[in-house]
Amino acid sequence: MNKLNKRFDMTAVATDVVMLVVEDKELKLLLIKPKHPELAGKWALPGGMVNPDESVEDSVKRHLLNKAGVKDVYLEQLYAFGEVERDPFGRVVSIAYLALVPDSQRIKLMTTGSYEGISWHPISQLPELAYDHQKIVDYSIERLKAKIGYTNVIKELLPEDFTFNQLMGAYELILGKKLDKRNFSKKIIALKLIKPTKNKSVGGAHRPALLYKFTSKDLKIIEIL
Amino acid sequence: MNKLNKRFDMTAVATDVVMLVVEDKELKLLLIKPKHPELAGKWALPGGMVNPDESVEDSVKRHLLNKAGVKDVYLEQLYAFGEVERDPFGRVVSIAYLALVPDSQRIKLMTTGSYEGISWHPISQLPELAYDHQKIVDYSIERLKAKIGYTNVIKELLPEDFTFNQLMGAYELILGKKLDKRNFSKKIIALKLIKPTKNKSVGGAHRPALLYKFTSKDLKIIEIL
DNA sequence: ACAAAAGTGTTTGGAGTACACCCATGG
DNA sequence: CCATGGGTGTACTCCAAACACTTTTGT
Repeated sequence: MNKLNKRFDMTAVATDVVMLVVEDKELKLLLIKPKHPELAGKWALPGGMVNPDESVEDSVKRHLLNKAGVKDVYLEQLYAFGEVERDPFGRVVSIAYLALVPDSQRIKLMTTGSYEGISWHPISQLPELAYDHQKIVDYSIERLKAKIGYTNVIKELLPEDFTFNQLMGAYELILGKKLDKRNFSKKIIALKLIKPTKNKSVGGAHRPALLYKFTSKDLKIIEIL
Repeated sequence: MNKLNKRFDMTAVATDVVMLVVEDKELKLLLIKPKHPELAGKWALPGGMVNPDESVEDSVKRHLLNKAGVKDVYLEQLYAFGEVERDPFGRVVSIAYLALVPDSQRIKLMTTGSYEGISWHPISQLPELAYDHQKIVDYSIERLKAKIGYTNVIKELLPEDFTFNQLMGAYELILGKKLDKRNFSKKIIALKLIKPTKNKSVGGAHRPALLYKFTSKDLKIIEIL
């Protein structure tokens, strides 16, 4: 137990954020590298203490802005992790959030005083994580897997305009399995989830694809898969 | 802001529990009546502060034991409510839990020093609730509705042995709609969720029904509805 | 005998799944 | 002209939903 507990004799509240992006046909996670010697070699989720004068969600936003220069991303609370010994530096209950950013939106990675670095890591090959952060990441992937099956959240991981294959690719990455192109297209069209734009993709080495938009900007609950 | 904030200059962690039971063909919620004059006329969810030396879940169990004499009930974390002004007495983040108890299990309702009373209230006619507790209750019902559709949690609300109609009745209460007897039975039997015992119900004014047991004591994830 | 809940099958429509070929473009 | 990803339809199977009568018991 550290000075935090000694000083206050109560439980502190922090947040941890699992921030995901789809890039280069990989699902990637934002991690920071703490300077603290006890965590040498390990990476951690971005996050930090909740101030008394800010809501928990505002606290997440503040830390994301400070560490990654990000505003207006999709945020969803995952779970509160409340084991006594989960943080060796003190009694901290951590409220985990999931953040999704579209591939197009560039994040400004900022290395502040307390961190050696901050960078994106493919989910399939994560380094060793500090605290119970691996557990939090696993949990978040499970949640996301489930949620793309009954909502249109996936839109938060795609740019404004996208091709049909980008959409299906994002589903396949998250679910970790291949989908049938024709059946998937049938369902997405039947649900009127997306609508074609008048443009086509450019730069692809081959046949240009139609670009689509989502029909709704709001999160919708609809059975998809 | 109260002394809690002034003294610690940080955020406190508490829990609130939505404890449900099925009784008299009603879904009922356990509420306490606080003595504090500022909450006059309002009821509240049972719960309390998390001590630094106990996990959040252990804290829920402790408060349930103290206030309702309950042990070994189904507990599931719902959501952490973290708005700054949610509690007029101080900066408190509350982690809400759902608790399910089988109708047979008798709860010893204990009125301790800080409460005027504790009792069960049908969900369909709740009194005015303190804080953001109505929001928490609404959220918990939504969660339960979803969860009985893809798990066997419903067992936590039923006695060891139960009739087919008790089971279907519990589903109907939570979903708030009638189900088809034959289709429901077909599905439940196909899933091997329950097995018949050698006994029949007694005391009913009419034809006795077969009693069933759940085939598994563990929470199972299976598409049910 | 009658009132009340228990128990039990069939039909039909819609959704999910499996499956293969031609097209447009850049190099 | 060739390589690469883009785009499209049909047939079959299975599950969901609609639907009504007979049985057993207590009074």
